[in-house]
Amino acid sequence: MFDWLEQLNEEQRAAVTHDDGPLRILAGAGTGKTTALTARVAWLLSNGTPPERLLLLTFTRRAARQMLHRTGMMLAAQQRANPLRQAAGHVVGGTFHAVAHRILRRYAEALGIPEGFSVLDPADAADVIDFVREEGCYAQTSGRRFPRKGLLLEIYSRAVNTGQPVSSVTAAVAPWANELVDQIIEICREYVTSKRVGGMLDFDDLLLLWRAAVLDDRLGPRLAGSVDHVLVDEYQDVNGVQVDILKALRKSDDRISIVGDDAQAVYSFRAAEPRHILDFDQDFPGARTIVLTTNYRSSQQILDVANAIGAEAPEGFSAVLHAANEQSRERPRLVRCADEDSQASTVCQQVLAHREKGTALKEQAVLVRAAHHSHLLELELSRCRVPYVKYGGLKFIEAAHVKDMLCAFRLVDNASDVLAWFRLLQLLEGVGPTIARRAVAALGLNTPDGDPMTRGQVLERWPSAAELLPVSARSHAGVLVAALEVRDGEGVPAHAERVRLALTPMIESAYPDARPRLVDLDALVVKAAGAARLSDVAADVALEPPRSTSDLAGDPTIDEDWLTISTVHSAKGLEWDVVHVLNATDGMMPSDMALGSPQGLEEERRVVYVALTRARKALHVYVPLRYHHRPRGRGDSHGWTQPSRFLSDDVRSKFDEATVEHESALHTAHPHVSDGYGRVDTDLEALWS
DNA sequence: TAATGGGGGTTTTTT
DNA sequence: ACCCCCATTA
Repeated sequence: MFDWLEQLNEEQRAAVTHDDGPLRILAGAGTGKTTALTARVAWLLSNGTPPERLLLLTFTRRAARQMLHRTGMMLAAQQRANPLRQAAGHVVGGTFHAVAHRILRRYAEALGIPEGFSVLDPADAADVIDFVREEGCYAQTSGRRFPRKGLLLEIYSRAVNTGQPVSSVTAAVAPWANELVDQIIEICREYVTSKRVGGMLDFDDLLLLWRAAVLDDRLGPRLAGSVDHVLVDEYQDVNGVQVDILKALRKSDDRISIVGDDAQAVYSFRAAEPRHILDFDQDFPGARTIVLTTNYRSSQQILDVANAIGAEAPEGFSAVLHAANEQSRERPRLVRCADEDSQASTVCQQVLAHREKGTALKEQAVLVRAAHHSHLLELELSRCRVPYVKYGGLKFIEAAHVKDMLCAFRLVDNASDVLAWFRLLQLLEGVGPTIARRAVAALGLNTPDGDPMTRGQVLERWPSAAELLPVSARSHAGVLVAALEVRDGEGVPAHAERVRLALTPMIESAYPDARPRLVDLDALVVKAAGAARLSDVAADVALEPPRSTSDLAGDPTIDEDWLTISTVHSAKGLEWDVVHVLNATDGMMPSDMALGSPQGLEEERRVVYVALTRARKALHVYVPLRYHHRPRGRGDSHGWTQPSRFLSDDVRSKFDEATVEHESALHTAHPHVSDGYGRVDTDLEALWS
């Protein structure tokens, strides 16, 4: 027996050493779900499964990396006693989308997809929809409020992922647009055509085409046959398309292991359905289910809070969590603050206090429902010189110049990419939407059969497109187009550098603050060093957006200590000694955006549950009692908040409660304390002198 | 036709 | 606070 196997409990060991056939591990928060799946990978490897015949699907790349790292450690420990040659690093793994992308690149030809296809991130996809929307003049002719690109994409994507018709999705998501459903459907159709013609795939296409590939009579068996075991993490967050893929992959070989927890399903907005984990034994007949209930993460006091919140769900949560750890002396704290300013300074002080008591910043996290909820705290942390890294905002790829560069990369492999042309041409001085549109039309990307054109065909027409541009713009454009051409014997990094050089003057003239932007272009050239082709760089950045700007520039502060700020969604699967949960008020947590339906409210409850169960030793929940309508506005327009509806009397009884008085006399903590005369006196005092 | 400035509507979570 | 749309100006 291996050491690491000895350290598992009975259920975990049963799960890890389960022999063949479908396996479902239902694992509550902190019950060693990752440990079990990791150990199972190690177990399979040590039993002789070649690493490349394992397919490990995780929710984030971060989780995949963590899992492979831990697997590697287990195998290394075992190798000391009994040398084996496997390396965990070769396990095929990643998110569904990333794996789909890899497969589609490899089998593009067999699937009839252009080999240099572009991957559209959601913002790109929305831009393509907008292009279609503008072209058809829908907004003008309808004469009324018309859904905008973001909403149109949401409707399209939901329909695709749930298999529901656009009409019912529209009725559910945007009932006010019900009468426009015919136009919406038309836009969806044209969107699909545009993508086809331009050789562009959006995130949904990656899954749809992977599904098509595994369902294909010729390709399917080949794909399925190359995998011995499929392992899936966070199964409560899969959607119907993903389940289809798994079923097709395991049609004639039922070795699949999944882990998940329906109490932590928080991705219904992405068409995930917790029903799939409950129906696993129907989708994969003969499945064995193992339930992990012992929590190794949190103190019982913290679990009491989480259990109390779960108990109030209409149907309850299936698992009640029990702590295996010895009790911490600290009860969870519910801290009422005067307002968000006060909350920010209190959190900052608490973080520092814990640090003084010996909990490094890296062992602490601040969790928020929405990325912008941490804004004031970030200011305060900067003021107090507390370093932090924020996860959950998608800043970097949204930066315009980054998209510009990625579009150029895409054009190198896919000259038909309409969106990339449209975007890059508008960087030129004197070129706006109209001219760009005409020039793109002159490239004649629309072929009769609807397939993308080759680079040669497109570039042949470039001169006629260039004629439509203002004379002053032609030289920059010409340089860029020349840089797109592939030279024999030139490596990908050198080509990336050539593209950067061509793009630099365009960026300089298009953006007033060009200098810091050019640094990011360098970072993208560096990223190109390891890529097989330039469009892969664009796809990688889209599929795995750097969570923070520091991500892309490597990690210079690796030895330093920093605090984590994260959305609850991005914090899933992670844990810290000390967790601070911000804005536990009605409207923020639960988000009032979600209150339209009972299911929405229940999902919010699970979000809170996920947040609370991230904490190992100490948990602080903050409730600002009032908030400013306009952030930082001197106008002092504010409203009173309600504490989150999840903080019932029963839940509150598990907390130590505290109220923080604000240090400033301008912000009184309690509604009934009024010091009107005092203020008037102070104000007047100034006049008497 | 492109660039620019003001006003109105919207405002979650992520692959 | 931000994005989008529109009217105005160059």
